[in-house]
Parts: sequence; structure tokens; C-alpha cells
Amino acid sequence: MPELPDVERYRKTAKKCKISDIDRIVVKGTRFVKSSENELNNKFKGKNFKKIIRHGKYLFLQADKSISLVLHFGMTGDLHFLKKDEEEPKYSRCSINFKNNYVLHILSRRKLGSVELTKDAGSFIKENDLGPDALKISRKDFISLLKTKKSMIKTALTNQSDIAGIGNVYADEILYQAKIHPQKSTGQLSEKETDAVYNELHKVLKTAIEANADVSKLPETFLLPSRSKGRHCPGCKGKLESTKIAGRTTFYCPSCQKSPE
DNA sequence: CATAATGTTTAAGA
DNA sequence: GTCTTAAACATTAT
Repeated sequence: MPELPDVERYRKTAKKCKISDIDRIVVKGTRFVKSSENELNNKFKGKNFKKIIRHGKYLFLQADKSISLVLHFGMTGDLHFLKKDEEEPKYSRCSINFKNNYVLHILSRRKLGSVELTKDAGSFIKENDLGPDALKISRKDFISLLKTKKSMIKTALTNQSDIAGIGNVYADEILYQAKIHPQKSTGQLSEKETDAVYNELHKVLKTAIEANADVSKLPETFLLPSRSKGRHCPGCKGKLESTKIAGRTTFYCPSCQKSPE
């Protein structure tokens, strides 16, 4: 479930590996891991990850000044930090073994996403044209950003070049909480509505982070769990509607989220 | 067995 | 240049 809150949890997991030196990196999913096992071992063996940085949906493991690994989790990624003698998790595509006998497993069921070498977070963000992290964009920048856009609000929220970290399900959640129809265009939003989106963007992401991105721990007022069970609005209990926006399934409540004209 | 899945990139057309 | 849509990637869970 790797959107910003999930990757924030991975960041906390990855922090645990900072204390030990890297012993050996094992590559199991070629194509998912963009560098060869040899190259990775040459670069990282004997070093340790000094800095762990999340930006949007990306996680950076920084060893030396100009040597980092950047992880992207696609749609089905996960990160496990286990003892060496524990059973290897299914779909582990790359494991980083540490000298203290712990292993960081990078998993990906569908092999979307990637593990690759990069210089550092800053240069990667620039090269890949990532926008500011969703938790760090200022209200002012958010408002002026929306003014330049001509797309549907949901599309704008999920465009990683504009704002990094919001994906399909949290975009739905933010718009549900803000009571705004996902198909409204940014130009159709009143000042009040833009404000509400900004406020809910923060509230939703922070709440999800506090819940450790565990769907079962989200408040009952959240839409997210209803995607898979019931498909009823937690507020009015009416049936949710779904449509495709930018090729992705979008859920919303037709009575709580006002339709665009 | 068929369908959909929390993401991104690329190509083509408006 | 902006926006939209569809397809591709690889694989499983329902």
C-alpha cells in the first residue's frame, strides 16, 4: 500500500538498520533492482546507511556523501527488517544483510517499483522532477499551484511533479474528507474549498501516519476501508459511487461530495 | 477463470 | 506546452 503514509512507516523500519555495517546485498529480482549485485556490493559493502530520507513515495538510504540507494515500492511493495534466521518473506526481491545479523528485505509482489543507485536525495528529486513533499508544501504554494492547473482536482493531487506522496486511495480520502467531488476541476474550486483540500491533505496524511498506515486502525470516519468492504459512506451510510479518473478507480459519496456543475 | 490491484512511463491525440 | 486516455510493465488475490 505504498503511498506517503506507508513509505513513512518504511522509513521508521529502515532507521533500525543505521547502526550496523552492510555485510552483503543479495539481488533476487532483476529488472526490479536496477543495478547488478556486484556493483551494489562494491559500492556498499562495509559501509552503513547514515541517513534515511523519505520524499513523497521514495525512500533514500544514504551511505556516503554521493552514494545512496533509492527505493520505490510500486503498488505492492513492502519493507521488512528481520533477523537473519527468520524465514525470508515471500516476494523479497532484494535483501541487505548487516553485520549484526539483521536483514532488510525489500519486497515487491508485482515487481513494479525499483531499487536503484543515486547520488543523493536532492539530485534525484531534481532529475526526476518531483514536487515538494505533500507534508511540506505551504498553503500559499498549494493555492498558487492549483491556480496554474487545468485538470480535475484528483488528478492534480496525484501528480508527483506537483506534489509528491499522494496516490490513488489517499487522494480519494482527502477529497472525501474535504467534501469535494473528485471530478471538479481546480478552476471550479472556491477559495474555501481550496483551503479545505489543503487542511484535509494534512489531516488525512497525519492521521494515517499515526495509524502506521494500517487500514484497520484508521478512524471510523475514513472512507478508505469502505473501498474493500461495504462500499457505503461512513457519514450518511449511502452507497458509494465509483468512476475512473486518470485510469484509476475513484470512490466518492454522491451525496456528501457535491457534484461539479 | 476473469478481473482488478495503493504506480509510473510512454505514446498518441486533442 | 497542457491535459487526457490507453497501454505496458509483472504477478497475484479475490
